[in-house]
Amino acid sequence: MLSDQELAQYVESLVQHTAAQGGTGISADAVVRQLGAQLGVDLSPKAQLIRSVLVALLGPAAAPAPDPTGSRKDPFDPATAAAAGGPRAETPPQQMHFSTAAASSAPAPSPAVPHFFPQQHQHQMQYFLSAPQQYQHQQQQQRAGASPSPFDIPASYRYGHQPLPQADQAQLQRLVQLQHQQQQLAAAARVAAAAAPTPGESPRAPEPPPAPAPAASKKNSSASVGAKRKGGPGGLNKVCGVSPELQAIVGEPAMARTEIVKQLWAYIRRNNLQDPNNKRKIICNDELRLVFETDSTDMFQMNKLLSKHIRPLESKNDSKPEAKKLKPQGDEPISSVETDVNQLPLMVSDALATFFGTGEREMVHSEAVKRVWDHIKSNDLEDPENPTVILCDSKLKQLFGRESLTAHGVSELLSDHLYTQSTNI
DNA sequence: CTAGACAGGTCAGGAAACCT
DNA sequence: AGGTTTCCTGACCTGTCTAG
Repeated sequence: MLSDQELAQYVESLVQHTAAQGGTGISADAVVRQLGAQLGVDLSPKAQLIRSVLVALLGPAAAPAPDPTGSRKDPFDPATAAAAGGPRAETPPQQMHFSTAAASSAPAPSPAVPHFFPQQHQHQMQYFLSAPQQYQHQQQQQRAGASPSPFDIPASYRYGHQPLPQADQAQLQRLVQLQHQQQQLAAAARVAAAAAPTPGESPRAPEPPPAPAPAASKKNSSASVGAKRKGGPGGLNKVCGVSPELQAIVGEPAMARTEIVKQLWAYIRRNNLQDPNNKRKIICNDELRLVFETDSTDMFQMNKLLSKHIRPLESKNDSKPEAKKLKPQGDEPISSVETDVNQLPLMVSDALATFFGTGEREMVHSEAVKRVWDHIKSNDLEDPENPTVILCDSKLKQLFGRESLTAHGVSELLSDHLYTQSTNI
């Protein structure tokens, strides 16, 4: 079963691939044949749709000057339509020939893959960038053997042991942008697919549920996008950034919220962290304690606590950033700001620097907490009678100036030893 | 009267226990 | 067996209000 939307995306990928290979043009007929062979289905009934997608991608379009950023919205710029040799209305759909110049003029985005991507996955990443839908399709086919994701980032970066180099940050951002562009292009193709309702003749290819063609009674514009919000890339399925503490548990730097919750529950079961008497209760181990900042929680509170460790990948600088959310009554601190601060490297006090003994003078708060816990753990400093109490050894005494502290207090006390540059001065 | 702007409501997935 | 409980974000839908 291949939906029109998926087909549109496959067509888009093929066009990009052709352009990337140096191809100068492509016909709807060729697309029907190539894609049909590739997918193992007869796409001739879909020729009309394919033509519409090609028109949307290359037809009344092409860029005047290649966008230095490699943005692929260029093909939609009407300025170069003529130059690109757009299709003529009289030509039979299948034989229409579309120049891929537009697609190639906006150079097929093959940005440098950040070096932290394992060598063996660089090719995969390039493949993904040039043909995301095909790549995803291939991945689904190979689902059985769970090979490591090409997006895996070495643990040293993931857990903040090592700051991500500036250049890589920029590249990572670029990758996110590219993915966003892919989505936009796919959305455009979707619109084209929806707008290709077969002028006179019946589409005769309504496979699954007989597409309610007479649904023209519907509203209009926005209604036509009635692809139903069902597991799309947005909303709950939006990939969000994961805090270093949570990464240690779920294992990925970016996941959909639903996936994070799933992985978290898997971790809880794996480590037998549910209270046997009340399975709703979660008993935190060291890693979980870093995330939830408590010794135990329940499954309902868990989601709330989790939200502190999940944040959008892209900054909301565009569109309608604060339109809705913004109700800063001034009373409560804005948590997003708070969590952002948690991600900033802070200045380390002399005492703390001495405690670490590594000479590091900058550190993310969470990393400092983690290291202190490592010390507590490795020196067995938890009170055997009450694990929530930490019995300070000489080093901890020197750092915190007390004989004991609560597990809760570690993070709080560390705050006294970490400060921003501005507060330092 | 129509079109646009805006606000508020709904729904989506995921977990496990408990109640009917 | 099925509904309810908790919590999150954002797309989408519906209803209301305002301006032209």
